[in-house]
Amino acid sequence: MSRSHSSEALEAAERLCQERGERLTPIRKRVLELVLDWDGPVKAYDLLEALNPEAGTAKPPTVYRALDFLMGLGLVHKVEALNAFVGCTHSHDEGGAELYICNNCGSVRERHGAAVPHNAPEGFRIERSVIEHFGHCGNCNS
Amino acid sequence: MSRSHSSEALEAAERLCQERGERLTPIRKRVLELVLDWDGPVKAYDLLEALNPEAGTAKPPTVYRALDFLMGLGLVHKVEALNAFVGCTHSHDEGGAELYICNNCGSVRERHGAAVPHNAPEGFRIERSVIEHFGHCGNCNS
DNA sequence: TTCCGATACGTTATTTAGTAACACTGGCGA
DNA sequence: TCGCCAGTGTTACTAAATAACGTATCGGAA
Repeated sequence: MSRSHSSEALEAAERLCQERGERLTPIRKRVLELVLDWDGPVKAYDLLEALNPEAGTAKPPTVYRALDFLMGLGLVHKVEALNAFVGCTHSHDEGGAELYICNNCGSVRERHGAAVPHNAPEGFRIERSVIEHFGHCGNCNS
Repeated sequence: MSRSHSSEALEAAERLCQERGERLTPIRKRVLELVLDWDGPVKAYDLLEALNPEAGTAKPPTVYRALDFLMGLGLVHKVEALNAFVGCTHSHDEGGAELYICNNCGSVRERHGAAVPHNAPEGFRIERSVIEHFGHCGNCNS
């Protein structure tokens, strides 16, 4: 898993915030950095720990607020089935990503513009979709 | 939401257990009943509460063990994004259901044999998929 | 019969996740 | 300079899930 998408993605984040009149504060930036550099999905409390040697006194709300903010911008996605978070290096299309998570190495691939499911119940209007596929990635496969 | 799928589904469960040499013990049966009769997805700790006036001393492991067992048989699904559980009245195809959850009334519709996503990364072998759509159902729509 | 192993359940305790509520601060506009 | 407000600090709590170990029950083997 690469560790160097971080800087490009951070710049993209800066730009995005500017566009939207949002502030990428030091804490938010640091959390984004950590998530992007992390090896696979990261738990909130692991972020907290990683944050603490630096920030000293970070507590759960600190990290959850930052994550909420970043998710709002589509810079971070939550892996619901893991209670964990992944950075989004793609252009944030809004409208949920489709995640492919390797059970072996923990790598996460993200796809957008997922195939729209045509078997929704009659009249059901989809507002948000959670699509997470678990298995083995090409590298870990046999 | 109907309250009477329960009995048919329970019989189906009995049969399934027999087939597989599994035991649908009183606790497991009661939990399944509760999940099936519940109005929408149910939280583990709500089950616990519902169980306690009867069973007296049910504790988290009790209900989680029952839920694990029932999920193993495909009789119950977990809604990952809600940390909640729904009963499965359909024939259990194994291989994950696709859930349509109404944000308004809490109703859950389940579809099987979901369209296989064809945009998986090269070489990725899917073992388990979590597919949850949130929105408004036909009844709650406008 | 007694003993054994397996499966389910009871029980205690702990870890992990997430949020509510309120206080403080620093910048920015009126 | 006043007051607002977004962001953060802080305390405390609720919710979700599991670890570890003890107990009971039952069916089969000795």
